[in-house]
Amino acid sequence: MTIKEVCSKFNVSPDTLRYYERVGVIPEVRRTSGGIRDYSEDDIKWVETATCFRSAGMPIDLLIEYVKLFREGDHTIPVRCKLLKEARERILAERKKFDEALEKMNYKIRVYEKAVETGKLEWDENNNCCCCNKSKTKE
Amino acid sequence: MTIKEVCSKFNVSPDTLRYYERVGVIPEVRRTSGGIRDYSEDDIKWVETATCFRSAGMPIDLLIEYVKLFREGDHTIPVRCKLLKEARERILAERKKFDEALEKMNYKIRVYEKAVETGKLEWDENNNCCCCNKSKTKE
DNA sequence: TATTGACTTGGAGTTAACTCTAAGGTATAT
DNA sequence: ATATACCTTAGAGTTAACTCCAAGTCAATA
Repeated sequence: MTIKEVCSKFNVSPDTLRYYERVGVIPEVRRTSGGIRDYSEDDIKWVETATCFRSAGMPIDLLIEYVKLFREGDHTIPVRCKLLKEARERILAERKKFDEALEKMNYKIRVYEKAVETGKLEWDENNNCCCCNKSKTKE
Repeated sequence: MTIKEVCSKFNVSPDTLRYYERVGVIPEVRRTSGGIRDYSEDDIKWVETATCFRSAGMPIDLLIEYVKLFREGDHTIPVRCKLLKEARERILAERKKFDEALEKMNYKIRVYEKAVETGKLEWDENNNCCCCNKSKTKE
């Protein structure tokens, strides 16, 4: 598979894929005799994992570390496992923050929608909000 | 409330708070006669919202836009509502990616843990994984 | 065979979001 | 009154993760 095909499959740029390979986010990709990248099944799976983990905010350092450990062989499995577990904890913590933000947003949207409907802004008594305290806008 | 207290309340640096104010992520903060920031209830709520939305990955531009609209008055409520709804969609999409990554991670961790236990690596038939195809490591 | 378009590398440039520095002002304890 | 710790601003510097560029190579087409 050419770099272009992999790019459109995972929606990343060729520069990004070459960068990932250069810094070690994915192992070296197979080449044609002419030196052009020809992604194997395995190469593609590495790209899939890398882009998936990246889009969940896993930093590049960790991915590089993971690939490094993988290349050292099966004796690094416990370390890899630990690395993944720590990454999982971080992502779970992140997701919690997302949920908090979503809750805040939902509340504001609900109040705003009602305001658009009824013409007046009404915040909950003990949940009034920085953007507009108790139906009275600042200034 | 002093900048320091606000910082420890929301776990951000003074530089960050001053930066937020400077670029308009939060409105101008009240000052003492000496020119030192003295955060009001409302100021603190803005900080809370800003840090909450930021930690869910909402970009600074949007927060600035939101504050700008807020300061223009109640007639911008429909626009603010639209802005928040779009932000919500983006965060929901992000969260979905998090969940995909978590699923991938959980699978790998499960296989690795079993490998540590039993001494051999076994990936699912049609779910084998770039890091180790079918219990055979590359290289 | 010549052109065209995509590929290669190494290295420089960009962007968002801070983070730090310098030079000085404020406030409280001795 | 002076030392100490914290505050102020304007502006420069940093970091992660790309993204772009120049100069050249490869591959398919006219």
